[in-house]
Amino acid sequence: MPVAAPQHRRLATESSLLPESEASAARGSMLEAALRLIAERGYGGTSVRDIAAACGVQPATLYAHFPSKEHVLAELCRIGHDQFMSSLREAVLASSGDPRAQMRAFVQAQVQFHATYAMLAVVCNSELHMLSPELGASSLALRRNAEELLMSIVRRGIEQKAFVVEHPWLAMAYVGGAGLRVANWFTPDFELSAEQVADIYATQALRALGAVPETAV
Amino acid sequence: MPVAAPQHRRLATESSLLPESEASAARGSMLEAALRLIAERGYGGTSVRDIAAACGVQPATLYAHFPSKEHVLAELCRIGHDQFMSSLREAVLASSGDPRAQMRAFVQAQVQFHATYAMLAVVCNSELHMLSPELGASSLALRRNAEELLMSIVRRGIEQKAFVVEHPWLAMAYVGGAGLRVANWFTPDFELSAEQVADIYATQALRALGAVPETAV
Amino acid sequence: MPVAAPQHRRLATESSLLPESEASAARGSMLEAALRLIAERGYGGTSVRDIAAACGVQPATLYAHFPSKEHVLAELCRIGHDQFMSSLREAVLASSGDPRAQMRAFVQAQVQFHATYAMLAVVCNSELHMLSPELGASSLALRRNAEELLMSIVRRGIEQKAFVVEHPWLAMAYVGGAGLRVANWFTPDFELSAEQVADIYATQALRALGAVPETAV
Amino acid sequence: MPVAAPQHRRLATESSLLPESEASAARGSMLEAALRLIAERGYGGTSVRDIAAACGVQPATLYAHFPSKEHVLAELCRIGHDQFMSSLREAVLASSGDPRAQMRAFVQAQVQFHATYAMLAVVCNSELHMLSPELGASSLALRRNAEELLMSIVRRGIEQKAFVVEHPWLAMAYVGGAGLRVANWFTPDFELSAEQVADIYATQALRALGAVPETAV
DNA sequence: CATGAATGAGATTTCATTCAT
DNA sequence: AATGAATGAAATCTCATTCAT
Repeated sequence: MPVAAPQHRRLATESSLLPESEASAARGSMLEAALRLIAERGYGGTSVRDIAAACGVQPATLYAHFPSKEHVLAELCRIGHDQFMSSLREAVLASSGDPRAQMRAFVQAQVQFHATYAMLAVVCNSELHMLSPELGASSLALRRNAEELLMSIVRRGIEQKAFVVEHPWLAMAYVGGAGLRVANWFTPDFELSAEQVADIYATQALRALGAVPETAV
Repeated sequence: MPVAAPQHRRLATESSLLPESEASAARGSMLEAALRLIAERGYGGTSVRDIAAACGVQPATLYAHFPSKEHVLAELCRIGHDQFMSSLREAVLASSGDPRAQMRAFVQAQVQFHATYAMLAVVCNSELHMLSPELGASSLALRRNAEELLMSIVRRGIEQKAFVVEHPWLAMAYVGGAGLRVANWFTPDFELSAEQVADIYATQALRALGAVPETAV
Repeated sequence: MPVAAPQHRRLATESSLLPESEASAARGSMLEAALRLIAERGYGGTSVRDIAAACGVQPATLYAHFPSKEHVLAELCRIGHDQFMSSLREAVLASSGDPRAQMRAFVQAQVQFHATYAMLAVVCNSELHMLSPELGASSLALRRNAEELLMSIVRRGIEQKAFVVEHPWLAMAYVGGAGLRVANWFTPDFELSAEQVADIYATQALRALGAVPETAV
Repeated sequence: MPVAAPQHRRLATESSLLPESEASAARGSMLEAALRLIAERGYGGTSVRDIAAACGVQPATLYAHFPSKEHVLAELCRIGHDQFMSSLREAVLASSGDPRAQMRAFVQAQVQFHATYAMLAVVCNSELHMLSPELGASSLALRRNAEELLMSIVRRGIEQKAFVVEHPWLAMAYVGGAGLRVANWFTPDFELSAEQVADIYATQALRALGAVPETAV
């Protein structure tokens, strides 16, 4: 059995991977340090001093790159949600028009993101609500977007009799919720790769939705 | 469709329900105030002054009832995990020996708990890791216990060919993770009752596990 | 010649007298320390640390008595303007209805206040504008009140042909402005007492207003 | 009646006029920005960043033109006092030897300066004491000079029986103090011009000094 | 049981200034 | 002449906690 049993930490990975690094080196290293610390200790439990110390600079130096501590978190959330959405978009667009295929693509993309960028995903999922409405708005909008996309796939699947569910919204919440948690336990050391986990999760999701698996999905 | 779309708050309910009130009135009101505030703003975002103010007492008064702020959170976690475990135990014990029935009982109990005590569940799920190892140990043990119970049911189901899954641990993680998220969106105002949601979630879980539904579960 | 020549300090006195001390001892000593420091170095040049150190307490202790540094200044301004206004009111009410007598009473009261509470007057005159509109509003209202009182006396004096001035508002500004400056140079060590200075200033004011001095004022 | 009632701002004008511009354009615009900001918010309330931002440059750029923030204020004070002194000198020299004429000339020059360069005058009057003794010394010397000049005129007037005052120094303080305040309320929009105000103030000053007005002054 | 006052540590943020470029 | 990045010090204020009453 993998080492994913409940632990004191709220995530298992040590990898503070960040996508797209168009930013300056200093900015990037600050974001990475903040990511690691906030993922581990939470936004409130991470001080500007901690982040600065992890970068080897003075606290004041952070303020040359970010207007406030809150903006650092906001930037992490923005990066995370951007990456998540573009993964989803790409995956769903690349799939056929069949709701089963779309659902498989969605879940695979979701799980792969939450496994690959586990630390970032934990921060996005657990700390977004710490942002003021203004700073959190754009990330929240993307998140709502993703949910609506999933909901649409569920609804189309029901209409086309591909899915048999009791309550469409609950079906969506079920599938979405299960994928979210992957970030909390996945590690690069896990016995399966992110793709393998994503595959299995997609299969489980389709089954949960009452999809007939053998019809060429 | 319910208003459970992603919001700025990290939970939807307003009900700060707490089980078992063997405690004094003062202690109880402090725990309830702390529960509400910590659920909303997080442990780090909630100050002793906030909690005291919400009870209409001075900060110093809290220390007549709890040795420290951390002990308040620990007590909330203890209460939550106790209630969760006793619900699970009762449900599984009351069910037949069939893994499908046990799984249904488990998921129903899990979902009912996360819906009924949504605020408490959010605190238990999101803030447990803020406790020092000593104070968090007992709650963590209960949590591990619950996971092992679920894992056993999955394993027995596989052995008895009741479930057909690709990877037992991932199956357990899938079912467990989906139920956990209920706390973040359930409200007493939701169009379905906690029982109804629990029923549907159980059905979805069994499907995800590849259980043959027609064998009277 | 007195030691009132321009100095580096912006006021000459060392006496940090404060009227009415209905407050607690701790609060009073904090106000007095703040008065002395703010008078000397200005609001911006005085830190909370400075004030706390002058009282022999920790900076945090100040916040048990005042919500913010700004509130300390606001309280000083309130005390000063209250005392000023009640002095003016009492003096003018005690005088006869003759505008000359009223003017003499006004100027005497104004000068006596600015001499007796020189430090407080300097703070009220020089730092009131550092307050946010909300916190400064009440003091500003009293100040406007005093100005309107002086203006009324000038106007009545003109109507009754007691004063002969070129421009009523400029006459008011002249008399009021001259009295204000007393706070910047008066010391208890000055060769004349506050009453004597007040008397002479009143005489000079009446002359500036073109009042015929010999008509029983 | 003019809108010169006590306001939240400590000066009424918006005109940040500066005399003599032998300096470079960059230097001049920095001085003007500093003048406006320091007049409004005080020296302590104005940061180097504020001044730089108001000029559209980086803070570091200021240090190519001034050795320190304090030197900026010192330069403003120097400019102000220079202009003030040369106005006074010119005015008094141009007047006849009669103390009344000299007094009228002095007050007119003083008031005209405080009206025309109101913003600069407020800074000179209110912020000079923020300078270190070394940097403030020259301005302070000029200020003392002006006071001694006024004192001399008063004394000569008394000796020549042109003025009848109770106390020479108080007479000087009275006249000087009244003129000083003009900077706090004068605006180019005022219903009278600076010259007109200066005329009226001179008349009021002479009356305050007990000067016999009919002897052709 | 409750409190008002105090505290030492530490929070976020701003400051004037420097320096290599 | 101007800048972007950095800094050490210090700003205001909040923190959890203690203690005599």
